[in-house]
Amino acid sequence: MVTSKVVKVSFKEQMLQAREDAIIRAVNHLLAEKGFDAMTVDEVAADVGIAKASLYKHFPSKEDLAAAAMVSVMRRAQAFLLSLPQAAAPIENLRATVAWTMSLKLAGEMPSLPSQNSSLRATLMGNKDYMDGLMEVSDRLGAWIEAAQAQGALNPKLPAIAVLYTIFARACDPVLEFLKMGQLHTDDEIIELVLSTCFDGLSARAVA
Amino acid sequence: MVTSKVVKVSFKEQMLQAREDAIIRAVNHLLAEKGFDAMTVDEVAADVGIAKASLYKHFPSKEDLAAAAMVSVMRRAQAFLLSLPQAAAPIENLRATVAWTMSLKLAGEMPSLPSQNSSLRATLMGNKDYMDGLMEVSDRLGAWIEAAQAQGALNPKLPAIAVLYTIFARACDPVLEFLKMGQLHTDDEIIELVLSTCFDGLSARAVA
DNA sequence: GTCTATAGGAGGATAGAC
DNA sequence: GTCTATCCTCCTATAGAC
Repeated sequence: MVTSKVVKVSFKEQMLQAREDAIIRAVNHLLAEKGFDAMTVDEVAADVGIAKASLYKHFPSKEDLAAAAMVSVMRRAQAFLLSLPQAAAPIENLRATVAWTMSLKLAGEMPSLPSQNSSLRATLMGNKDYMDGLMEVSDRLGAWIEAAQAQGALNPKLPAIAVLYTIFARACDPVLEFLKMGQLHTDDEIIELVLSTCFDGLSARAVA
Repeated sequence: MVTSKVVKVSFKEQMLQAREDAIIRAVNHLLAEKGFDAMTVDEVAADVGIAKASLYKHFPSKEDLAAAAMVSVMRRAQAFLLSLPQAAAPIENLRATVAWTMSLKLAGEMPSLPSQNSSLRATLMGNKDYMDGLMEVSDRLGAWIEAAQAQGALNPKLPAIAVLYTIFARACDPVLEFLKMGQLHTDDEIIELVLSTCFDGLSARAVA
């Protein structure tokens, strides 16, 4: 009796979780494809295959849908950072992180949010899961940045925060989409190219 | 009689032109501040001080308003490019162009458009003035890029088109706004910083 | 060409039955 | 929690008088 009840509840919760995962996946793709403003809640509902009103039982607003997608991406980022060899050179882990970010974007799985929308900003900043994830990711990258600067691998004259912003900005770099549209390069080539301009710059470098 | 009529028409046209200039200025600021989606035609009309219906006598749609703003910016860019010393080193002119672009953005005069909006894209691509301006700017920058690569000032391994995109992308680089929000740097310092990461990269450079 | 007033429609959010 | 049906606000665009 007790066991049966426990199993039932667990099953229900699994179904609920699975549905919310499906919702977040759909939101993620739509945000990556069209951006927050162009994405409609009707589309999300249609993609998931449920009624719009049902969506609102899971998430109280469109902003919260986007926030859930961002939390999901942040979790994936945290998992990726943990998968990197902690003993490796910090600069290599930073490069790997940027490459991972860009591959996510090229795969159409990087949600793009307008940085100006205030109600969205408020929802994001009020979301503890998101803020916690953002902080942890920032701290980990920040540590690598400072270590790489101390080792002389990263330019020590740059403020660490500027480096961090520059790395984050690769997640919404329009150069990626433009190069992809041109169809002259594979995704891997595009990543290599932008990775090069990001870390080595546009100017020629003296031969090592 | 004839003279009087000519003068009258010219005056009328001047007033018309002045009003359209005022409209474009308002659109420019609003686009820079809030972006295309968040900008409403009512706001534009209120800023200019005319009725919304009057706006639509000048421009047939919201998309055309944005296009007019882009044409205006493109003209300013062309004028700036022409003002540069044609005899200077190409790489210096490219750096100056990037700096000018970023200063425009920091001054709140760089309209930001969503790259995904299809109806807006269609309007822009159907606007001859805009496309002509874009082509001329691209050609001029492209020539400098190839010259700089031939001189060994720019990394010759990078496709010129990728360099061009990277330069254009500074017009919508979120790193600028983030650094500005941080209030730790003046606008000039921010420009110097991002100029450095753009051309010299994040990695340390060998001492010259 | 300027205005007031309004059409027309998209889209976020909810009511209420089941 | 899921559905259908609907509300309601906001915004683009236009009608029609002057």
